[in-house]
Amino acid sequence: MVSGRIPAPSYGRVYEEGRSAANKYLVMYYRDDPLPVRLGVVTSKRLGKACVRNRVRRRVKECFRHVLPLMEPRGEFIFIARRRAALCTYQELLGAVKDLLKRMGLME
RNA sequence: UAAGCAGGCUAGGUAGUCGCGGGCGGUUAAGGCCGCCUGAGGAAAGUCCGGGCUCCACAGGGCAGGGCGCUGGGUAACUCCCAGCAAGGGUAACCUUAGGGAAAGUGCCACAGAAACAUACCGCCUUUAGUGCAGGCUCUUGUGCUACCGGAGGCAUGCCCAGCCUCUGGUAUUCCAAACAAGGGCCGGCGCAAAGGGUAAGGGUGAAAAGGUAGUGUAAGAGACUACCGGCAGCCGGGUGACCGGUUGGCCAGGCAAACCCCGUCCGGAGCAAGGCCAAAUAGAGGGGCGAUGACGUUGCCCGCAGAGCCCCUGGGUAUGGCCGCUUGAGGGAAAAGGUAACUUUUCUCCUAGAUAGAUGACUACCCUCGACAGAACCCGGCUUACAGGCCUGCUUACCAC
RNA sequence: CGGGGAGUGGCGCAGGUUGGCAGCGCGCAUGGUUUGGGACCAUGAGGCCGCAGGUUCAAAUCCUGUCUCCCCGA
Repeated sequence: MVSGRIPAPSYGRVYEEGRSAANKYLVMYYRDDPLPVRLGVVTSKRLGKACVRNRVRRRVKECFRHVLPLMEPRGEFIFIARRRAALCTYQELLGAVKDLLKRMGLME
């Protein structure tokens, strides 16, 4: 149940081997493997200052934590926040995460 | 009450649920699990200064370079803070100021203007010789007066003569005065152009023009002189001092040093990826260059110091290894004392993040003014910048009431 | 953490040293040339020199603060 983090060298592997989906708030990469769930959140400098980037990353992690019981707990997930994610509310962000997971077929 | 000035505080709250970092305790063979406590800011930001701390065979000298610049204090230190001085602004409370030196030197001051720091364009005055104009005085000559002899023209008409009128020539003729004309001399005046000298009042230009204003004075003028004001220097008095007040003297001095510079003063270098310990890997190998004639290092350079390794390339191993540094510190709060204050001293009391891809978010309920700027990364002191709203204190001005 | 550089017409740049005119090339507009287009020729528009404050008579230039971007080293 507890989601670990993805170590920095694995990011390139996820980008190359995983599948991706995107909407206007987030870009998601997913790589399937039998290991437990690991999560990475990318909040680039384009989003804003440190405070804004921290808030976006925490919200994405919270969203992921909420949807985790609804799906198969394995694989590596990377969420990249787009610029619009810095301005939206938590509810919009939660909808965006669910939308991406449904489109990837990982969640009902 | 309104407008304003100065300073300070705060940074949504309460309750519950889930989740995260750290510490402690319990439990488990271990992974882990459970409980309790604790968990971002006034700016954590920008990285602009100053320190602590760590390392550099030690920290020394000289040059270069850089910072600072009214005075006195505070501080570990500062470009910071406090108190004051001066200048400028504001009715005032109060605010702003990189505020040493321009008689050490160099440089710049566009355009305009005669001239931008030392001269003289116009102007004013004067001298010299010249020239022009009008005038005064004087001298000479002539005319003017009379007589005679002529000439020309007109009246004037066909011609001539006479007469008269006008103009004019010659001869003779005394004096004086007036008048007129011409010429010469002298005198002063006015003007013109030239040369020499005096002057810096005035004019115009400019951001800025030789202390300002008024008067005396003078050939014209001028601090040449006088009064007041401003600046400078000396002396006296006050103040630790910047400076202030008084008095005397003589007018010599444009601005820019956030232009070079001079003077005074300060600065060794690097930075927690500092630095130290441990572990793993066959972990070191090959080639080239420099080096006891001193490499590398110590500061950019030189001296001095120190001392045997150092640099580059090739192809590899391990790895985004672990631990310490890492949070108790120039620390916060209260009281007393000293000080105008910044601040200092003493006593009591409190412990309050230490992450390492980097911990704080979400939901529910209620309340209100509906919540800004924004996230620690070795640590402090400052500065600067960003910031919704709310609260408090003191003061100024205006109005009203007493 | 430390160091360096750049912001000037739409684009790329000079001018900054020694303060006084804001310029160059391409592009744009208009006219000419051509049957038409391109090229060429002529004319013109377009700038508060990133922002704010200061020094100075005067600031793109000097000083201070600030914002944005880029690069380098560990």
